[in-house]
Amino acid sequence: MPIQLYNSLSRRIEPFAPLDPERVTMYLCGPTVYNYVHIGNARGPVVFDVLVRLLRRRYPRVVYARNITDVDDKINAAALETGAPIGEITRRYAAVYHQDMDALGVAPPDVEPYATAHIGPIVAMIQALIAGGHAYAAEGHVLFDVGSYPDYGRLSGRDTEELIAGARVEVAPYKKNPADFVLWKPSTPELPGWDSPWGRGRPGWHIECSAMSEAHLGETIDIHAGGVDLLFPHHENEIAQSTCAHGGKTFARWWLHNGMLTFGGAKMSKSLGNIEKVHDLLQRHAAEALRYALLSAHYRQPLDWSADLVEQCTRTLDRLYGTLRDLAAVEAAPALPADVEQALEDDLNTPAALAAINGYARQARHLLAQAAPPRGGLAAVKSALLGGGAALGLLRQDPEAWFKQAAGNGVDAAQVEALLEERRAARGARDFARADAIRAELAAMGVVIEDGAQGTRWSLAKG
RNA sequence: GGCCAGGUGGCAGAGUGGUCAUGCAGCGGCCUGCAAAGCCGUGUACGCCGGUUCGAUUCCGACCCUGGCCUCCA
Repeated sequence: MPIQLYNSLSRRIEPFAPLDPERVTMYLCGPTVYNYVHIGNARGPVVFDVLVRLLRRRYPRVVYARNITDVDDKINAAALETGAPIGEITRRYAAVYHQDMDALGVAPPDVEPYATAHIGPIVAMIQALIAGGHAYAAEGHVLFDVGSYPDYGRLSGRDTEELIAGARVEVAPYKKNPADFVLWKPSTPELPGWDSPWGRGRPGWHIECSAMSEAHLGETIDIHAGGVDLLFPHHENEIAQSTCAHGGKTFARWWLHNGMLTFGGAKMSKSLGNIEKVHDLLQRHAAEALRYALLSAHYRQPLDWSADLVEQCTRTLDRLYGTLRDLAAVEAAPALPADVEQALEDDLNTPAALAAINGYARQARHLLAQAAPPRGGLAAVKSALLGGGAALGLLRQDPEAWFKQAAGNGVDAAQVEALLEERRAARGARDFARADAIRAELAAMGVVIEDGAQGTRWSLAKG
């Protein structure tokens, strides 16, 4: 089955086929590094990580780029506010971003271009746009001339006339059209800037993605992804710039947009302040539960973030890892089941994929409940569990590690073992009062115990 | 106001013109010294009103409500 993907450009699901079957190209708009990212910012990287994994299974070569925006007025503002040099801020938060993504199980992209390392290509692209009559310099700025590109507004379903007439933003006097946007702007001496044909300045926001995409992936790419809030104006502008700079060539063949995370009834956003930083969530929750939560809804749907959601996902993972723990003695190599793959092929239907994975866990427990579980059957379901999990970037740790982890809990394993040994002795002597007292003591430490035929095992309660 | 998405059982969340999503929670049972875990069983779900149809949660129309974009934003 070909992979089916919803293309924002056509507003329908289309069978995916790369331009070059030997080399799939994909670009995801990355973060502006001036602060910690929140969990909403992580949704795209996580869901498109699942897509990249799928593409890599199907095509011999996938080149996946995810940029770092390290020149931006918000960064400048953060530098001014904190007194830290700009380079220090961008370095620090790029590093934090890498840590957060790594914790969420997001594989690094093949290419991670930095905007400041691509000033040359950016200037070159702006020059090409001016030469082609699609951009003009005015008062130290260079602006894209929206009127020069008839298809402007196609992606976002906007009418250029209306955009021009209904512009809410204050219109700079040097603009030909209110909808024209900045490609290059002048920098005062204290701001980061580079010499250019238009004086010392810095790039506008949209141009960097166009330039870096071209530099690393070529003029036409297969997939361009990002949050749906970037659809307009960011992606609309990217299309205009790239298409006009490349003589009308298609910029991106598939446009994929993930839905927003809401939190407390509104879109999670820094400006509203209703955010949950990944960095903070990792202090309170298992990283894998966060990833599971992000994959628990279809990527194009809105997802309402809540503590309860993470809680539910943690319980579900307890069950899945509990099953894997019971299968520890069974030898099995991961094998991706067809139903999981089919769910993912169907426009990345991760909830359906998770349902299928949970189905394998149910089968496994059903078998385990039998008096003499068939070895072959157990091996098959374990393979499916591990293979399906891997496709989603889940279930990749040792079950014991899952149960023994608890964010911020400094439990001494030796002490736990000592108490369990004491309790075992008490139970042997049928001193159940003492045994229960020890259990209560452990519970107070955040340790949950289970008595089984093979002895007592323990895990850390998760918040 | 314009343009997009949605409204599914206590909660989360897929999907479909006519038997089952799935997970979490609940309830009953089995097991257990007691728990926990697990197993078995368990729920008149599809915003409202019309229409099409033998039959609609699924298709069409109206209405109500919610979220997103239109400005920085994943």
